[in-house]
Formats: sequence, structure tokens, C-alpha cells
Amino acid sequence: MLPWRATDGGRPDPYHVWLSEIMLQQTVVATVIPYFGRFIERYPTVADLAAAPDDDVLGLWAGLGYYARARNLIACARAVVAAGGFPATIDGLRALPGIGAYTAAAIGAIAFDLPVVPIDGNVERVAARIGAVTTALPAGKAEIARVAAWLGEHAAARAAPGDFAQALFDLGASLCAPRSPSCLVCPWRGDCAGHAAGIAATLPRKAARAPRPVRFGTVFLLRDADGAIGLRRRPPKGLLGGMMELPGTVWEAAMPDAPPPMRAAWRDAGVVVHVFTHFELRLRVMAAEVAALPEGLVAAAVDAPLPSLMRKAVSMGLGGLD
DNA sequence: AAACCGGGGCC
DNA sequence: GGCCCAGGTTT
Repeated sequence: MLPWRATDGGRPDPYHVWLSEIMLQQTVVATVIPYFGRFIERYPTVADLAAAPDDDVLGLWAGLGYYARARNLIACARAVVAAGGFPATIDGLRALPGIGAYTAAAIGAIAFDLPVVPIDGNVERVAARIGAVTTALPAGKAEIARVAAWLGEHAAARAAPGDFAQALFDLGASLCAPRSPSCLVCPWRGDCAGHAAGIAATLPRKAARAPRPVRFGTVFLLRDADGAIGLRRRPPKGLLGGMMELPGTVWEAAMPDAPPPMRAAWRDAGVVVHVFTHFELRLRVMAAEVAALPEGLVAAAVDAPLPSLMRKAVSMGLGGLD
């Protein structure tokens, strides 16, 4: 049972629903579960989260990715507390930071039983197959939305929109899987035009993606006499916004010049390869031990909260030092 | 409408 | 190596 779902008979906690939905944006359930548990443990209520220092929240989010979500999470928590609770309307939810059309519908249906069908990747796939929508995404979105709205007219959806939405998620995550759907045991098989046409497994169709460019850079891992490492903070917006990082070069299509931040016995610790949404990064890691960190760097523990890219770089830079 | 924004697991 | 994911914000 997913930890944010209501136990039998009870209504789900809107705070739990909201937090889980934000974490689940473009992130798979298995990845979210441990983060969700740590957040609920440290911030039992939305008021606890709203009162927390930004850095505590960013640190607890480190490794989950899409860090704008964490910044919006903080802003949203504070707005909700200021308003006295979560709004129970789609428009009210949609107006909050980090909540778009999908998330407003998901929270509305699951937490407040509003009669809407949230269209995520799972529901998009289920609807495209049931309606045999062959128009490729994103152009096919409107057609898929009409099929989803038709699903919402189903008696089960009218009776319990929240349960129906989660049942659609579960269907998309299990029987109606992306690659080899289990149509023969699907409860919707008789109503599925995609299955009838023999094209269910090929839906939804998607426009071809642009190739992912490669960028290169170098980072420098400095370890002082106390075993602390030198970090700096990234700009508040943009890629890995507001997170800590190892000092280094810009990331460019050709390897930039890489003057070290100080004189030291630098060694080449290897190359970290990390794939972002829109480019692949090959980051050379240079490492050295020094008596004291240079001006401009913050001393941090080797297990300080970091984005996964920087965690990999630190790990590579520390390798073989002991 | 298109670009930007992480990370991990699966085939 | 490509594809997928319980998308939102900015331009």
C-alpha cells in the first residue's frame, strides 16, 4: 500500500496527497517512497514544513531532482498555511505554486473527491488506447482529454472520483504498461478500441525527440586537514538551482580550460557521466588534499546533501584517497 | 508552442 | 542506448 493513500474508510490527508503528487511529478513511485517517508517524519504537518528553513527542505530534497519543485513546495506550504488550509476547489489548487492542471486535478479528486480525471502519463496511455487515439503527442492531447472525460462519466468515477483516479493510475502502472500491456486480463478490454484494432501496445504515439547534446566540464574536489570538502552554492534558479556543488568550470560543447582554484598536488580521479533532461554531461573530477580550503568555498562534510551528479563526483574524487 | 528542468530503472 | 515516468514554469 502506498504510504500517502488513505487507510480503509478514511479520507486521505490533503497534505500527504499534495506532497506525494509534487514528488511524483516525472518521478517513479519507487524513488518517491523513501523521500516521502523522510519528509513526513521531519515535517508531520504542512505548518511544520512552512516553518522550516529553506536549506533544510532543499537538503532533504537533495537527490530527488527537479529542484524547482522543492522551491515551489516551500512557497506553496507557506501559502496554504497563510490561507488556513488547502483549497478544496480546482481553481484554488491550480493557483498555488508548483500545482498545474494535472496536480490540481489529482489533489482535487483524491483528497476532495472532486469529479475530475487527472491526466498523467498513465491515464494518457490508458485513454489513448481505449479511444484508439493515433494522433501523436503532443498534438493528440486534446483528443486524449476527451476520452479521459468520457471515462469520468463512468458510474464508478461519479461515485468515487478519488478511487477511480487511483484505479486508473494503477491500471496504467500494471496491466496497461507502456511496452507489453496485458490486454487479455484487462477489465476494459471489451471497451478498448485500441485493443480491438490490434494497436494498443503502440499507443500513445509520440513525436520524435531531438537528439541529446553532450557537454564537458571539470570540477575540483578539495579536502582539507579536517577531512571537510569545499563546496559552493549554485545560483537560485536554473539547473540544480540553489543546490551546493563542487567548484569547477562552465559546462560547454568542448572541454573548457580548467585552471585549478589553488596550487595543489592535483590528481585526475576520472570522469562522471550524468544525463540531464536536455543534455548529457561528462564531468572530469580533479582531486587534491590541502591544509586549508581557499577563500570562497564552504567547508562541508563529505556526506552533505548534494544533487546526484555532485554526489557521484564526490564519490569518484574520494576514491583511492584512503 | 517550445524550451527548460533530474534522476533512476528497465529493456 | 533509448524509453519511461502520478508535469510545471518560463519564454
